[in-house]
Amino acid sequence: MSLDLRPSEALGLWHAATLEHVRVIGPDLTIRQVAILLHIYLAAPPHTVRGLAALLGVTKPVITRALDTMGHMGLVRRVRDERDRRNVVIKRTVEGALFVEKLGDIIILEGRRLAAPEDSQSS
Amino acid sequence: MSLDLRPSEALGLWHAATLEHVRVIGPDLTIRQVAILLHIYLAAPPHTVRGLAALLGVTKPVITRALDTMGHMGLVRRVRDERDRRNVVIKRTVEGALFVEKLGDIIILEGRRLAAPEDSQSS
DNA sequence: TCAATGTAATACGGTTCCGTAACGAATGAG
DNA sequence: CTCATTCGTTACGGAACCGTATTACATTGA
Repeated sequence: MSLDLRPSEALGLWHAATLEHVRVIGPDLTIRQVAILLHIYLAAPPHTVRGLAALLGVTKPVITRALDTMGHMGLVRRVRDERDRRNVVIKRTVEGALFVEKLGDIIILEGRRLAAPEDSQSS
Repeated sequence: MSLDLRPSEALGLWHAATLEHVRVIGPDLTIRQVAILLHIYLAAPPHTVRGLAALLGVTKPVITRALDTMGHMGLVRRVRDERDRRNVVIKRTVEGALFVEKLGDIIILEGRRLAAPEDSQSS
């Protein structure tokens, strides 16, 4: 499962899907938040603040703030680790899973639509 | 030129490339700014504030601010339209073209790397 | 000439994010 | 028990973004 994209395909896909993302989802998520959200939903748990900060190369408050925002949107959930109560484990939610699925649909749809670059107004 | 992605491919690519984007480029660009930038560099000119606002479904001040920020980074350039001096035409820059190219490289590289999800630390 | 329209920019109050620094809570070694 | 370490959060000042409303300028047409 390896994708061999040509430059026009890679950028064309990014172009179309990002536009659609802005139109459908709006400005609520930053690039960092998207990266964090996808990692939580696609990589194997457990996920901690410290681990996510190291993964993205950012400071811990960045993760804390992103979890605040996305938690408020219902996309993720914080649970205190009972084995080591200093840790917080980030859990998935049904709403977050639906969100990620929707994002995947946008990417797939825009990938299929790549042949017609001028038809980006429908739906 | 149409891409038929499976859900795991679409989200896996988004996951890897977004993570790498955050790591390499940092927090300077919002999703809206990325969408605007890619449209300027991939869609046929001319590009105007009004046109971009309609394309993304946002108000014109959003575009004005994004052009301020990206212009300050050297990624785009504003030129007054001499035929109708109410209009501003957004022009590409060498620095912006290099930036878009770099983003394309990230996407292509992460697409090729999709088979090994645990090896996202090199380069 | 002068009013009406169109375009982009600016002003405003509010919210969020940024990085650095400081902070409490929990753990574990001595 | 004491104290250094680790973890996540909060505080702070500064910057950017948000949407709405307003402004300045150019163009159009009566």
